[in-house]
Amino acid sequence: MAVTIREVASAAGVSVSTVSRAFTAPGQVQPTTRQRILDAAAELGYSANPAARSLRGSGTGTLGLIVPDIANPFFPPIIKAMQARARHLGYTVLVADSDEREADELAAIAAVSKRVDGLILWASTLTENRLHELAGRMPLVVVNRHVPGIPEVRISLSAGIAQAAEQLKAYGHRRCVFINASRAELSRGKSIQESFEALDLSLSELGPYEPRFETGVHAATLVAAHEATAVIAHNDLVALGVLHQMANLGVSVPRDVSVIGIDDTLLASVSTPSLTTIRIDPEEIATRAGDLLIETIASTTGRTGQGRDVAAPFVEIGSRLIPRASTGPAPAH
Amino acid sequence: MAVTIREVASAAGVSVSTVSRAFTAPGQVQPTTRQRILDAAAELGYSANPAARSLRGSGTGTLGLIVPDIANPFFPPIIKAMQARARHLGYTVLVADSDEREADELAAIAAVSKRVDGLILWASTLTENRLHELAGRMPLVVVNRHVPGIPEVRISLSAGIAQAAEQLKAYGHRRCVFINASRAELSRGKSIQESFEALDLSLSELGPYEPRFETGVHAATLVAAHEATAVIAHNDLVALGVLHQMANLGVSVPRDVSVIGIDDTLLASVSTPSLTTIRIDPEEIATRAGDLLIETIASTTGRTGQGRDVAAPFVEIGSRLIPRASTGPAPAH
DNA sequence: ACACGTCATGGGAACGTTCGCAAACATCAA
DNA sequence: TTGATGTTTGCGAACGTTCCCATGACGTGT
Repeated sequence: MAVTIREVASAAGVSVSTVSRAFTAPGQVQPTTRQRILDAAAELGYSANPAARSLRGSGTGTLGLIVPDIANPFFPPIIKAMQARARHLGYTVLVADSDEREADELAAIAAVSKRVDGLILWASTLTENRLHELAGRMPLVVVNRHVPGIPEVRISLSAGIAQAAEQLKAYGHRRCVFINASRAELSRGKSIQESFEALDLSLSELGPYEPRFETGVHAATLVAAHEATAVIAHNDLVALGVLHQMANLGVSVPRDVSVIGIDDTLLASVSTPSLTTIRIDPEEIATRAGDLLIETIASTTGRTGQGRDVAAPFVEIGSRLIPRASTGPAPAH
Repeated sequence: MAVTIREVASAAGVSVSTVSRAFTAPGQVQPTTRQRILDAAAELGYSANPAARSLRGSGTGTLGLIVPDIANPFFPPIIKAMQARARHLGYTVLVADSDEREADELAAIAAVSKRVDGLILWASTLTENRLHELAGRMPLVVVNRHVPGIPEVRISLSAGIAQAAEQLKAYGHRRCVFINASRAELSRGKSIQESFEALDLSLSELGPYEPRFETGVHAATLVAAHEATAVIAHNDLVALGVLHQMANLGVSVPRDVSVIGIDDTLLASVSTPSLTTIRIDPEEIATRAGDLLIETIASTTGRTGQGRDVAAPFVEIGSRLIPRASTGPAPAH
């Protein structure tokens, strides 16, 4: 039904091999011949069948990306950016989500693993052993997870948090609250605690809760009890819950209380008041993670062994404060 | 490197064909033999290579979904739901976005078309001719677009809009404004106009603008000039812009003005005040569109001709009002 | 003029699977 | 017992591509 390489070959008056080379190794075929082939291909509407191509062993041309939750507004911009980057490099991206459950993550991996050349696992719930086993079978990059020997993209919030602490300090805040809603053992709290301590700001930690809007609603009622004038939330969604409840309580943001989110999702820019937040650039993370995976793929296909003994590469992604309308001077007490 | 069907065959002491059948046509192989094969496969960690499988002609087991913008919060829940549905039916979903530009849409289609058994095109920017041509080459379902002869999922806002009009009427509103921010010629406005007229509500249309937050901000300043007490926006994002600007202007929502969005994205449920909006169930639309595509695929592979003359199926998805805090009684004038 | 590398091209096996065909065997009615 | 029928299995071609190897054609240095 579809037009194959053979038809292009006979149309251009060359052999199948030459057509193949015209596409995959342009330098190896004479320019005039190549042009003739390209013309014939265009006329017939030919494009290579990826299934056949990958069967012969040259990879699938697809990257796998498994995120905790596609519907979490943090991820779509990252997915979008990675798609764009990948397309630019001749790859397609296959996305799936794990719902932060090991069983679902395994199912997702099973569904995509045979169709991709490599996998990016975001905040994987898998054990180290399983991850190592998987990394032995295919190129792997982990994000938001540290496993010795596996290439990694690390997101560092410290720069953004330091800027947030600085801003609050400059605005005269003394007592702050952090709403911890992280599921992972490695909470964002530690880094925050350090930054605030360094500036002599008192920080109480609430939680851990689930990372939901209602968490913010609930936590907002506790802020007054801590005599805090600033709140930093686990993410934008939780921060919006705080904003919501503050409005209900008649507490003005930012006049009475300042609120800071994390992630700079769409939510932050369209809330009322708009939300000061800590941004992690989705394009940067998509680009770096994608490139790292492609690199890993290249190095795996190159040598026979995967060189497990050499140090696995890692890249660190920074963050920065996006000041908006939810932070301001501390109220005079 | 990976374990193939041949190894499973020799491990189970049967031929390659029998292993193949054990997976694809369980009824055709004797239960005891089948069990032996399954055990061997499990032990060896075998799973079929999709590339080889699709090469022989039995489809790729993948569905393509092309949406205008992955980062638009309306789509992620739909994508997620479709993934879940597809996985349940043994399919994988490959998502790409068109950025609402024809060139990008064509690029996206080119990138995925060879990897999928069929395509769902959301709000396609392609001409009817191109769509027909594409539909001749592969199973196709369009959403939010009407093309005679092509299977279609239609989203009907009329039920939700009628409910919205009812609510506003009951609350005593008389003059309303609709913010049109649709790019397509077929705006949501016509349906709205009709519903409001039917209830004797005056409706002024603003725009058309771009569907952005700033559009809402801008349009909010025009509402007073129309002496309107209720605003219905093209989508939640625009409605949030209205909410934002109303707060800036010192206009209270819903005391002075009621605001209604469309789509029921995450934005609507977490705004302050929470946004009354018209919901289109993402799961329903994902399920119906996915099922329709699979049906189309099945009917195409079945007969040789695609039966273009028979009426293309279409399914209609309803909508309903989700009342929240942004609507309330009209102010006494 | 000769051997020799270089370059462009063609031939054909191989990738892992499915599927049409036929063989082997069992079952059953006449 | 025999032929017909049905069930289970095996054989081998085919899917569309890549890539190793072979084959000429063409300089180039001796």
